[in-house]
Amino acid sequence: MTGNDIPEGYDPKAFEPFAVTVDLAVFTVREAVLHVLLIRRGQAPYAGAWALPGGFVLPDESAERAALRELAEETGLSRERASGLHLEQLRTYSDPDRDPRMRVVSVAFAALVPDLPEPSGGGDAAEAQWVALDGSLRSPLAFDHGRILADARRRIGDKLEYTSLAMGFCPPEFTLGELQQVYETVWGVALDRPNFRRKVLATPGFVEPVGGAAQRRTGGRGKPAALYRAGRAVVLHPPLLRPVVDSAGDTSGEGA
Amino acid sequence: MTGNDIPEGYDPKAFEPFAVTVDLAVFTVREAVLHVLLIRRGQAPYAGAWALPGGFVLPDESAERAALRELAEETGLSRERASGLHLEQLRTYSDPDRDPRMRVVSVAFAALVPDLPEPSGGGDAAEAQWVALDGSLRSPLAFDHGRILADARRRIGDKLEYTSLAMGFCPPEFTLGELQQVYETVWGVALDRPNFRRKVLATPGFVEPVGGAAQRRTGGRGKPAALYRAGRAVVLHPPLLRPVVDSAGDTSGEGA
DNA sequence: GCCTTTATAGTCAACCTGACCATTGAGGGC
DNA sequence: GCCCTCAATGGTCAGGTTGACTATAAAGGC
Repeated sequence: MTGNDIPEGYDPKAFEPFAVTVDLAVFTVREAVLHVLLIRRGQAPYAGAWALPGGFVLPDESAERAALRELAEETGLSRERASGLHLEQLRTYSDPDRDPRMRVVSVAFAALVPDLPEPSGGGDAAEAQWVALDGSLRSPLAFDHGRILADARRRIGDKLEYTSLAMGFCPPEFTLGELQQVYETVWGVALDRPNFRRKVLATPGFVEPVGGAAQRRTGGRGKPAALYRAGRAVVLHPPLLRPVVDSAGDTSGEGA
Repeated sequence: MTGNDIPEGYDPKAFEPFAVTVDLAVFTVREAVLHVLLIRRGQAPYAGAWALPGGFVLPDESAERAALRELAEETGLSRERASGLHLEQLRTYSDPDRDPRMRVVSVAFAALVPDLPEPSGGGDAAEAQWVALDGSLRSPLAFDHGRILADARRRIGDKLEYTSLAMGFCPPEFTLGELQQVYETVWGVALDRPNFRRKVLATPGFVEPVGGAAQRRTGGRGKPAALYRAGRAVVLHPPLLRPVVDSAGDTSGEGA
């Protein structure tokens, strides 16, 4: 804030008090399908509908801290483990009537987790479930969560192009095949394997080969693949652009 | 929000009421220098310091609407004219102690305006001034506005690469030289003119030549330049990447 | 062993980029 | 009017990158 609209130490009557919450779009890639963590609502409004996990921002925490807390709760991970995950603010949703009960402003976050062995939450948040985003989800989400989810998904897809975000879906050590799988899943396109490999290896700081003689073979069927770790680069120069979808005769781009 | 933390229609004791404000980073390019609209604070805290314009979100409006209202007030433009400007949400700042007086959560926006003939506001917000971002601004901004401004500036620079954002700084009809000036000013680098021209004209939907026989000559010294209008494209494919700064031996990227 | 599968190496043409050089068409000075 | 300067515009060219493809290597299944 700043406004010179309100003179001294804020007259409490001069503004409406809002409830501030965080909503999380937590993604993972599982068996080549993008999944998001959703909870089934128990009570009205939108009883029975899927919703994004979230909760109130507490008096002494920032939205980022609240999001991290919720992420740990919802995934069943410890605070330390959760803080290693990729978590970024998406945007804030503030339509006056987005919640029928009262005025709620929500700061939305997007989070990426590797495919965890554990189903999801182990204790409190037993409601949380991974839901596949392959078109099988028919019912609309509660509140404006459908829009938030769509925005989050678009953002993730965009950021794969020019950041090392994709490795947020991967375990600490991974093969280039796994990394490529992430790109193909999120973008919904097939990529040429030799070209993907060349591009990734040619981008400085993107990945670095794991030392030792560690190769992966156990489960895999084909030739064992070399393991890589995330490099130091956060932004990719040059970016790894997704193939042009070229949706028939429309030379323009889409929404901002 | 969504949390199943709070049972029925929200117990008012269960959450802290926050004040919600918007803060605006309004940019323009003036004489090849990036400028931002700032106000001088009259009262404590931070009396005498520069601050971003902004104000409270009113009970019946969204943050976007509040930002548009403030933008119109601060620039002295009508609501209609202001709504033609580029205005986008940046992110939300919510540190518990970002405002010493009380808990204020602020949704920050970035706005772009062409170089207006009018100095800035004509009526109420006579305090607002365009301040050059050429390093001459010494004193730190009030609150966390210095950080907001830095974030906004970085975002603008980044989005110039892959969107048609730059034209938000240009009048409805402009020359390619003017457009290039925007890029050079925001990025702080010199670009090769023929190459810039080739790239812009080769990107579908970026710009379209203005009809008629309108050319610009009056003020200019050299050969008159052709006029262009913004094309339909919002995102650029492929992007117009800025030259690699290559800050000595650091192959990695910088912060997210 | 032979087949299937996946990783990895390499090739080649089309395209794009950055660095330049050349020409055009105004205005200014005299 | 003549020459000079300035900025716009039109080309060229080598090097790098991309996309499409072919070939080889190294596992596991049978």
